[in-house]
Amino acid sequence: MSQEFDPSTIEAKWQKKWDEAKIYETDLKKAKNPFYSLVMFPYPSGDKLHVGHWYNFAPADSFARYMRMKGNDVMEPMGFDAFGLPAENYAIKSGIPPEKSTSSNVQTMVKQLKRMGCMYDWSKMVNTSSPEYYRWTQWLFLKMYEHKLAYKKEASVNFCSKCQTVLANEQAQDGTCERCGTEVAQKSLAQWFWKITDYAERLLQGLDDLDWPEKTKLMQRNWIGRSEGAEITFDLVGHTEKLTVFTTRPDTLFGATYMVLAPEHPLVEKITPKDHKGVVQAYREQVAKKTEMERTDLAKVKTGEPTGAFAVNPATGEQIPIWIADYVLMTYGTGAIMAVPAHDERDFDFATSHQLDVKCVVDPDIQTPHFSTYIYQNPALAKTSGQSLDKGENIEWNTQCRQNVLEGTRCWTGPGKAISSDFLNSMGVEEAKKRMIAWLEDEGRGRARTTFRLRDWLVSRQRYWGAPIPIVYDPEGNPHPIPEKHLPWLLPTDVAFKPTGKSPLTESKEFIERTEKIFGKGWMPEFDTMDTFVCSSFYYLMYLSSDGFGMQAPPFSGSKEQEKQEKNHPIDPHVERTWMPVSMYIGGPEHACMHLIYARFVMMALKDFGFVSHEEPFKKLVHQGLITNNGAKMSKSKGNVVSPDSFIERHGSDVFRMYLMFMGPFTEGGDWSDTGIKGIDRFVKRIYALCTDKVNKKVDQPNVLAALHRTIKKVTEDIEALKFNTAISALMEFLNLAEEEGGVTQKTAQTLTLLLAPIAPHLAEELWGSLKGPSFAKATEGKKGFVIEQKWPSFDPKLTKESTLMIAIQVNGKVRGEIEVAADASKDDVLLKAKAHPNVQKFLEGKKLKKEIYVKGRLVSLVV
RNA sequence: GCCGCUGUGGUGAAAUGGUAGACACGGGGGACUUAAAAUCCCCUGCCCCUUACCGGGCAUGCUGGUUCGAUUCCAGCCGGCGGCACCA
Repeated sequence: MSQEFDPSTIEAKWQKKWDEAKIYETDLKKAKNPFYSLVMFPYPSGDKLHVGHWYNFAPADSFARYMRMKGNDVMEPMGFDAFGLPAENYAIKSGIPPEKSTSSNVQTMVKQLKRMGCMYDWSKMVNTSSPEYYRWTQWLFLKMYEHKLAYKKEASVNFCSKCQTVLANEQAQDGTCERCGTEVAQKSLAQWFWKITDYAERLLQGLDDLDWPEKTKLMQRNWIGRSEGAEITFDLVGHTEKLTVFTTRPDTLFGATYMVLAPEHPLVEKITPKDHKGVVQAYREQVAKKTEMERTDLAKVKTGEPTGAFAVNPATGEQIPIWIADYVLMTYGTGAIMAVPAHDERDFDFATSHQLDVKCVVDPDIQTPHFSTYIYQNPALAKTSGQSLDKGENIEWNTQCRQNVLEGTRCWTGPGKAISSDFLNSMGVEEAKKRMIAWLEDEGRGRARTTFRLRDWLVSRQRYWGAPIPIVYDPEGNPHPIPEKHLPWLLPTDVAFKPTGKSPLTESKEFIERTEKIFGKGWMPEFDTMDTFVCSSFYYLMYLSSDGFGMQAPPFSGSKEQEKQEKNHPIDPHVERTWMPVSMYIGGPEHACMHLIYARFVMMALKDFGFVSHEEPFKKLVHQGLITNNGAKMSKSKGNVVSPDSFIERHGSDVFRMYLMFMGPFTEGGDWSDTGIKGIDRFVKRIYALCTDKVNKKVDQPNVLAALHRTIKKVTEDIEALKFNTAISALMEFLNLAEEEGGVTQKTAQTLTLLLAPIAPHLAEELWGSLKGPSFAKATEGKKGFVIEQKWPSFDPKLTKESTLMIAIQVNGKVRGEIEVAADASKDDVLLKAKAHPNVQKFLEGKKLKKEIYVKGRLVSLVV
């Protein structure tokens, strides 16, 4: 009877049987309790699957298996985010076309993924680089264009000279290229943008109802960066043009003592008088040469130059100088500010280093200690009471204020009342803001306005390996959308992969000939391709589109009209209503402000276009932890990528995935180490032995039965909370007990097998096969034979309780003894017994008992 | 600088107001074996008392607070990780 447990033959055997029985293929149209389990799809890299993938995918699969046993119709798809830079870079190096290397990587990874034994429904696999898929990426672009959410504009973009491509802000975050680390330069190009900013408010509001990690929601909120304030228009001295600024503190308008334009601001040219042109031009050139790094360095002294022009403060009527400085960004607000140095730290720094006026218009609250200190140490301010100070006093004042800053006290924020501000005087900040906005509106000099930090999504890429943008240009250069009947607008193949700084598609003769053939002589295609984040912004819908979408053509069905409809509508409305939003989405936190925001935007847009019924794509989101190696993120360049393959070969998929889950909490990750995998290996062998050789009991002892029910309870609760590590340790504890008892009943072994099914599917299937017995097999012939098709065991709360309990006894907070009592013993009995404990008596002797506490089933606490 | 998370044995960790260190790795000792591997049994936070038993003290980054009782709650500080970073 006793057999060697050999994972590789057992796992291969069941994978084959599962595959043949198609038990993991989901009929989307018949589902009653849909549960859509999704993991962020991988990039088909030449590095193949690494332990990080397993760490993400295996627990996701375990949870999905549990949900299926709980009676849900589970769909767990898998696919590939296949467009992107690495394949193209590899092509540049090796000359092997990206579609070749990608397809071979996909093949390898599919093989590896199948070896994991997850519930993937391979009939629904997608590959974003296949024409069947990118046809819809292009379709999405056309819909965006049709609804005026796609537009083209000349823009200064991040350009990496090494990769020869434009980068999104998110891909050039530290002023260096995300991929190669080269410093990012600025370059002006005509680019396609998607108007995600139109959805800023909805993207922000929608977060409130999502079951996502708070941390991720916070990151998105900050990324969207909503702020309320006002737009104020200033007249210019000697010019008809006006200067509009955005401020969150319109209440401080009386304290605006100068203005600042971003160096790139278009008005600079117009307003700078001749005698300042030289200096201004030199400054602008100097700024243009700076890298993003240098420009955003907070430690540096803020630089700037006066333009020589003046604006009129609409509140005071005073003429105030206009400066240019690179601490003002062209990309936020209006690219210009009114500077209120008394109440803004940055303006204060600038005013200090350029000897500009500081005028206090919010009286700091004297009740606040650090403000009062400041006030009394500055007789100059007390004396002038908010009046603009003359230069000599100003510097002294600034020095003192600077000192306050260094000591961590501030003089420009905090509660206070408006002073020296005419009609605002004595109002609080919030009241004064409202009053000032009302005044500006009455005067026609401004209005309330909300701005966002979120920028429009730059989707153009000057790369080869992406979905071509479905746009053609007439001989005059005007853009036209490519009619849907020409989709997929195929990516040409007659292209060499030498970076030239131009889009690689410009080299394709076929591409240009095709365009002229269809649209006419002199017509040119758009040579840019789309950002890969476009491909991944809707893939969760593509899994739901007609069976086999992506890898195979959609099946022919229904009337010609119907077929036409289906072809032009990627998502079956019924299926979408049933299956969206995704029930559980698992992936890394690094996508918080990229993929996870783009996908939400695209879903919202598709809803507005009428193609889907839901606004949010992912109802529940969980981030798995990061697995590092020697403390560093695994990457090919560091050469510290750990491959799971040798572990799978030696221990099998079950042991490896269980080991990853046992390492620690799923959301925390940790540093990779294989010490300890042995422990799981032993566990698997022991549980196999128990459930094959030691099913020798007729009845369960009460303590075993109680332990079993406690184990069911614990494993159920832990899996629901994604605490796989403690679920496994609960199973180990039960195993230890069962071995001590010398064996188990068939029923107990079956229950144990069911509990094991989500986390060690092959082992559980093998045990289930041997345990269910001949009569069971007959009853279930042809259906419900696999362990995954069984019902998840339930527990009896009455049975989880032991008949006797161990109660700890504390005297003054320290444990002095332990007694055994019946579970239903009364408080008085327990206290009496506790006080009689010899060691406890030692500590009670000669002392007065002040208080006695009994925590039921736990402990007795005596205070003397 | 701001925001968020985090700190427990030799190691991965458990316990989220109730006996700190479950479960596992590693280590030590023993059994089996010609031997090794595998397997099984015992011990394993630190210190003290004791021949042994029975005991006692200290311990969850640091300093305080709340509580009969704090790894858990509160305040301040220190270290690690992540995000944002001139957003007016």
